[in-house]
Amino acid sequence: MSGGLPTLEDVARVAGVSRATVSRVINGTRNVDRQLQEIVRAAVAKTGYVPNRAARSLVTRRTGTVALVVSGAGARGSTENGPDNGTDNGPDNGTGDSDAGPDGGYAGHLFTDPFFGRVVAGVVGFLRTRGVHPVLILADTDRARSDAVAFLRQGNADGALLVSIHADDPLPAMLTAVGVPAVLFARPTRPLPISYVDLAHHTGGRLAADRLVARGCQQVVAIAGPLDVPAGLDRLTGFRDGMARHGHPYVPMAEGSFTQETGEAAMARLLDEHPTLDGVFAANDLMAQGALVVLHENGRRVPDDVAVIGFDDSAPALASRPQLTTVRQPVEDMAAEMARLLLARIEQPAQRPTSVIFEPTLVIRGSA
Amino acid sequence: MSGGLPTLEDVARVAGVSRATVSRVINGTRNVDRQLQEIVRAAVAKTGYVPNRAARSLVTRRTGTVALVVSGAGARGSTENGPDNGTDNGPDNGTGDSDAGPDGGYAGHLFTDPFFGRVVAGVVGFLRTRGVHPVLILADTDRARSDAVAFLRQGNADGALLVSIHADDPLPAMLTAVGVPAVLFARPTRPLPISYVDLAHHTGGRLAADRLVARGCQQVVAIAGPLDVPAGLDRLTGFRDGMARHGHPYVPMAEGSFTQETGEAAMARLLDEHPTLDGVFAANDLMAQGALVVLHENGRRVPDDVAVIGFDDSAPALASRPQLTTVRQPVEDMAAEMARLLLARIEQPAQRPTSVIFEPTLVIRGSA
DNA sequence: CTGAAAGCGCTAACAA
DNA sequence: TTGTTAGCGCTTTCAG
Repeated sequence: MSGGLPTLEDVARVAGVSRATVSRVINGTRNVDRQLQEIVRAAVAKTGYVPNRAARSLVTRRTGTVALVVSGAGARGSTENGPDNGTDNGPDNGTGDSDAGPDGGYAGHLFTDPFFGRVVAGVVGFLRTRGVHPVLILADTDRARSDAVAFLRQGNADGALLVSIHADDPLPAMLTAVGVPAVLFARPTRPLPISYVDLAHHTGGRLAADRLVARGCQQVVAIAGPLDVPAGLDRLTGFRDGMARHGHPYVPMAEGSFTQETGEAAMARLLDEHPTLDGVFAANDLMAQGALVVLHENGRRVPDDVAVIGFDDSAPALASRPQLTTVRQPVEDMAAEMARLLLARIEQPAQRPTSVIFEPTLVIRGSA
Repeated sequence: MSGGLPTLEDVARVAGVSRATVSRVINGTRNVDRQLQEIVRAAVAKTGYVPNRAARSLVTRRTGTVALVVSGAGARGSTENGPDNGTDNGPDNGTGDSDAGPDGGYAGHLFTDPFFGRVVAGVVGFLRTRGVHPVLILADTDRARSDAVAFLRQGNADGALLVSIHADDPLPAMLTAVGVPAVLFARPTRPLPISYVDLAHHTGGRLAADRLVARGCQQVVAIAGPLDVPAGLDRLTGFRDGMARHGHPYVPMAEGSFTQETGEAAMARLLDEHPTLDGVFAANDLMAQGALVVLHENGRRVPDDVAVIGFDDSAPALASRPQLTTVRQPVEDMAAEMARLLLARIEQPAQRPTSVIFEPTLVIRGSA
């Protein structure tokens, strides 16, 4: 205890045994005399010993942490408006030095996206019971991406949970190339020998179509997400397939980028082009929320005049009035499963990649 | 390169120098012949060498990561409604095993709080330029808290950024007790020799009062946050002081818990008790959003009939209609400063604790 | 300016 | 069952 923390050696001395025995007690505890175990534990308590993880990692080649990598820039499943846009009246910002990195805007407000919070909740919820901790990495530039790879290769984490933000993320390929265990949230754009979890987006779109038709909507429109990301495209095609199946081959569409703002713009345009519309499917809740606002401003009542269905079932779905009928994506469960897959893979690196596809469900509230 | 990664030894051999020289080049690079530097760098590139962090940490006693600890259970500055409440119609949840730990509900949806996202953004934004990564730790139970302390003591991270969620969090004291460098977001409830960043909440309340009075409001009410947390109390007293200073000694109040739901309830009650009210101050944006909903349902126009001011300037402020006039808390800047203080403290553990108080600003939008 | 050598604290054969 | 002994890969005196 002279300056530094007690070491195995110290504990061994106090307990009157060898380092190896103490080590055995602290870890597996297999094949150690009951009596000695007690003695060792007492010595551990007395000395206040905690194992030094660096030393342990050095020999076990395990860190007990995984990287949670948010990769790619721009929007994804949903991205809220940053809180510091539209600051019409900002005297002065206090004393803080706004050291926010190259993009200036504090990581593009990616982290305030409700989707991100749900992923974190799911990941942390699962990992904590395993004594594993996630280290957060933002890989939104080429530089950041290779830093992330280096980070993993240095053995700072045993594997990576990857949430890709945009269409062609090179990171999954980079990771598999260097043999880092990794699992993706959402299928990779290009086929890759890598595990992932995903949602049956197509089915989700169909659920929305079924609901709108069941309500008797005659003229429905769609506010799509970015069509270059699978989630955006699949939700739309699923919806269109569903409508077609019910005898509505044509569904007018406006593309948004998963933000409330673009949802508003899309709604305004659709309303202008199709004044008699009576049903709207938005590819995520944020855009649905935007649609609600515009509909309200135009004197349309929801759901009486126009029925609205969102996607995700995230916070905005409950914050809206009326609350959103929406296609639920069980993000927390998916994230937990992603973590489970990663831990399994770290345990058995040789095993083949796995994919787990979750089924969406329709959550009926007030808007449809 | 046989199975494992190349080591310093490998690089040294390729470069024809000693390990020590390679080490010098890779680190400080001081006092090494230019020529040799080149040679070594070439060897590094050729071998694809990356330093093993465990080995390095073992001797330097540094990890290059810090813990971002979210401590305490329940609500804080703001907590959105969980996305999976009110699921009226949930067929089945897919294939995932909902392994969410003891609380079942995936960490109490703490992570979907917009406040949390902003803290993360600020922290990551600052740390990334320093090559430091945050590891996320949820310390919402006594067990989790001592695990967190153990984690830090094991040398898994060089220090801790602590965001306390409720009033009497024992973690700050635990951390200082074992000598782990730490910085808090928000002043500790009990005086402690520990650094922190905070907002001048009182001033923020005053700004709101000034605005409401300037608009000519005659009967204002307050929707307070939990009064047992400093932020909740200070915002209210600041507001009341401000009103008193303008000749309004009495301000009716209803207490909420920083959620939209409690904001709605509080607004309903205040409206009932004071039908002629014409101004509302809510201690955060989420509650203000709730107030807006109730006001609207009761046929009051905002801001014509009733002016509403929120607090935080987080995402909901922009999502609301009208958008919220609100007291801005520069969370990202504050979080970045928190990270800066921590790094400084890690560098110089002997230095005295510091506190940095940020000034709030009024952001004027549509609601007041 | 460079190399040799001594550990950092731990785990894991290998003996006993 | 327990102890002894090598290292894991790196930094860092200390000589040269």
